[in-house]
Amino acid sequence: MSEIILQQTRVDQGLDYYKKFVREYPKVSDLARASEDEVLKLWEGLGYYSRGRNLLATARFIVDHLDGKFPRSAKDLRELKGIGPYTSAAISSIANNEPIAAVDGNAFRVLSRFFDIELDIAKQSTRKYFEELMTKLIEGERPGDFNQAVMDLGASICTPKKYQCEECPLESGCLSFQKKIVDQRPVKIKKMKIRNRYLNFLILIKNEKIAIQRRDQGIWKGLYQFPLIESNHEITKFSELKEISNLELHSGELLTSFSKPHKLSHQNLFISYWTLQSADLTVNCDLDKINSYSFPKPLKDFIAAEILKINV
DNA sequence: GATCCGTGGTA
DNA sequence: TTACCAAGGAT
Repeated sequence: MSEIILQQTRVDQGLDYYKKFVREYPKVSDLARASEDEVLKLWEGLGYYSRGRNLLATARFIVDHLDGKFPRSAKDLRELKGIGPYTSAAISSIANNEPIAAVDGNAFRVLSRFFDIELDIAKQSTRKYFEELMTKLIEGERPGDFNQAVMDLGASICTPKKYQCEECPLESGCLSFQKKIVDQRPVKIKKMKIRNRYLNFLILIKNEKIAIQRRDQGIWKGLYQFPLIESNHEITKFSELKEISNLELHSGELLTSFSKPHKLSHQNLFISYWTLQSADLTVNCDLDKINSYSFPKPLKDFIAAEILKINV
């Protein structure tokens, strides 16, 4: 129960839930009889609710198909819903004295620092290396204590930030400490997360002139662009654009609209261009000077063709 | 292998 | 404000 609750969850956050669950369901058969609504109600606020559903499903499976007896080995535990490489090893080493390493986030951090391992722990393939390394380190008859000791060290002293090497019992043997690169371990290549943005540019035409504005922030700061309305989703209808904008677009007659996605390394742009006639906005740029301005590339690609269409 | 799932704490 | 992260697992 505790190993399931403590997946990706701190002890102080999960402790009360653990107490509730063992009080409500002292035996696996008690849990197996509970309804899913009941279990999820108890789980409420803890997050990762599939854990609660898998917990119940596994309790029922153990009662219905395993005669109420838990598997002993990590290999067999691994087959149960909600129990993966870490949890199976943790349970088996603690409850069954199986000499197998429970590699969690703490183990990655502690071992990568102690042995100065440069492997990227964000890669799934790295797990195997750490599992084999740490399993070799298990000696004696208390593999569960060894695993928990590594986790405790990582949770209390060898923490991600503000680690306290001077308090660490392993300081003298720690390669990262000797090299003064503790802050660089573990190596975790963070994948750039790509943001979606929805940009609606207004091409406002009035008396052979076109409205532009200058960006004052962001990656295009200082460059010129068409008046922009950014939305949190893709706008496909002009009426919707008028609704979400504070601008007085009602006086503008829609001539054409055009959409083109544009991929940057760090964001996907969904760009729509809306060409309006007789718009009631400040017009400050001669149409024939438009190419002399520094527009963002996604705009540049489009401007020439659009202007041609306007002139036609 | 990449992505999603949740809430709470921290720098 | 924001990113990062915490005793991971399923898809």
